[in-house]
Amino acid sequence: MMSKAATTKKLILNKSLELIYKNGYQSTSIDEIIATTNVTKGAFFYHFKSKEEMGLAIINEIFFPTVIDGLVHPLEKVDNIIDEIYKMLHSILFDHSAFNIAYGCPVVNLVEEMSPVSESFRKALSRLLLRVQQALVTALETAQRNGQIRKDVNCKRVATFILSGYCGVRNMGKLFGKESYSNFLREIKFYLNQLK
Amino acid sequence: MMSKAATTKKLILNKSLELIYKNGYQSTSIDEIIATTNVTKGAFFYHFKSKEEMGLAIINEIFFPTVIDGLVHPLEKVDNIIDEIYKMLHSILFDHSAFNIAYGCPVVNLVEEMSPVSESFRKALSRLLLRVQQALVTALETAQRNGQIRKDVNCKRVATFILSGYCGVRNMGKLFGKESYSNFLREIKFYLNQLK
DNA sequence: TTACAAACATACTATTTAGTATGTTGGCAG
DNA sequence: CTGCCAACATACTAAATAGTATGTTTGTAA
Repeated sequence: MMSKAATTKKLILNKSLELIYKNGYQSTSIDEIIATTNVTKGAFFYHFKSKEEMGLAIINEIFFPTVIDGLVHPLEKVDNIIDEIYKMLHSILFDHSAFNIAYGCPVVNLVEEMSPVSESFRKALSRLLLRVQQALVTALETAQRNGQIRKDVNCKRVATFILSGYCGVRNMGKLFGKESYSNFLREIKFYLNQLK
Repeated sequence: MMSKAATTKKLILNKSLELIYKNGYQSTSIDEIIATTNVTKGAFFYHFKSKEEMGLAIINEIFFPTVIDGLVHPLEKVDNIIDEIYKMLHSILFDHSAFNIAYGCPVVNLVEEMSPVSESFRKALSRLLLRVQQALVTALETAQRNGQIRKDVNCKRVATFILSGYCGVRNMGKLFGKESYSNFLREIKFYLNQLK
């Protein structure tokens, strides 16, 4: 059972994330957050000493666990990595109901918006993305040792490439919708199969 | 020779773009723009009836010509498309001195930030990106007719994939710097060569 | 030259912003 | 029970914000 205070904090974080997902971090005001949560300003600033602290809490307390559970762990024990990466991309692009194509991916959005203007955000987000990249690299290297991937493949480069594609297609989707996603998926599948 | 008024307008647009590139559109205030340009508020609102109109003018009067001249036209008459696309990506990522890795690409940034929150921006930006995509598709199709690309390649999908990769690596670069760019370039080269 | 509109300048406003100061309440250790 | 502090609530502030109202200047057509 979660304490009342912890519940309030979670409520603030979740609603804030929702608003930030739709409007961006800098355009989401604390007044708007407290209005939609029915939490008072006093409560907000009791839990977070500043807006920035709240933003960083979203990264560390929501993004991190979600990404670790949803991407990093699933990549750890899998026998057919190539197929699994494709499936994961497909599933994250199409199946996740929390996502809205028009709004893209909350993590990617925050990288875009905040990493150039705040070193704290950049560091927190780069830790997160590094974690995902590392998980991909490790998985690919294992597959390489098992002979599922050619020996001359540079796993780190492949990981960067996959991540880039994912970030980018979230952007394209904002303009052109689902079609971007399926086009991307078809080509990444082709690319991934060439690694075998 | 440009009229004085046209010069002022250009000055506003160029400086605004600079500020938006660094801080984002919504976080760039008109007060900041007129401070750094030494243009008065009266002049600003004489040339643009609102901040949004100025933002759209950046897309239509700066992005469009730049992209048409720098990407669309170069793609029109070229004999080795695969190599040319790679060279263009390399050059746009590494050679262009107006770009700063930490800030990404101004067009991509604006897509990320504004297309979810403003239909006018979304439309203007989607026209722009569609133009680039179409140029890629046409070039690829020509190459396909000339036998430089396999017949079973879906040119539109490839174009989407390349664009996605570009958008995405601009994002990755914000976190990890140049290394993302070179990693991306190596893999896209591999991908492109598989189309032959 | 002079009229007059285009091109700018200045001063203002209503709202929104993050953050603060100063309260009040509710639960539970002693 | 009671004192005390975590957990909230309310009222405020100074700065920033997009935009407006009302000017003045400047080029140029007649």
